[in-house]
Amino acid sequence: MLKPLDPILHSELRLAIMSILIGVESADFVYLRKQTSATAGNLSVQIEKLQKVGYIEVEKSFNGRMPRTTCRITEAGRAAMASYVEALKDYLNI
Amino acid sequence: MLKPLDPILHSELRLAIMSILIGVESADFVYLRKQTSATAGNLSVQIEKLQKVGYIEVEKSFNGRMPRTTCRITEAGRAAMASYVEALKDYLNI
DNA sequence: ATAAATAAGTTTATAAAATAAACCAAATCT
DNA sequence: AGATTTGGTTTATTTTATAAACTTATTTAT
Repeated sequence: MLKPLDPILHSELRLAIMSILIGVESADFVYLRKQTSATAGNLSVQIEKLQKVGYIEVEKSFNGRMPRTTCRITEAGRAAMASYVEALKDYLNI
Repeated sequence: MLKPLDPILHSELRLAIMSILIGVESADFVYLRKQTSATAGNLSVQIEKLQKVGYIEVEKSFNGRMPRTTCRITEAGRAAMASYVEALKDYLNI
């Protein structure tokens, strides 16, 4: 029987964000925007959702007076991704 | 760079339907409903969407006077699933 | 020095999707 | 005969994703 898919991760942009963050120490807003080619608004919203459930940590600092948003995946985020991947495999028959 | 994910397939219920149909000759509404535990309304709507894009064929017949909806995957559907799986792999790092 | 364009975001509005609730016709159970 | 269940569809509601508009600061060009 197919398991339910974590609705937070089952979203193209949020999955892309997590996929990028899983491979790096941290990534900032600008980098994520370039890699995903998402609009700033959409990226902002989805980062917030991932943070709210604790899958990523977000650090807002300033570079001079320019804002800088740095994201990194949490242990909970890694675990959620691992379960999501396992669940998806059944759907994809892989 | 991550490829866009087919929005028709990137939906839990539609993916479940396709995942089931890929492994059988055909499946009817009742069977799909049991396997997915979706509501009838939701299942009806999602079957229609998959049919509209040509990923499945739907045959509506009668068993006596009781309606019977039979679904089967098409070649286009198989191809779409294959591409979707390949695209997703990049997101999942597998 | 100042106006115009770009950068880094956030907030609000809109469009699209998923889901649920209501409904219908036929069959079955009491 | 009346109530319940089966196999759906249609319509309404909620949730989600996305885009558009806006803010503050920084460059770039004039």
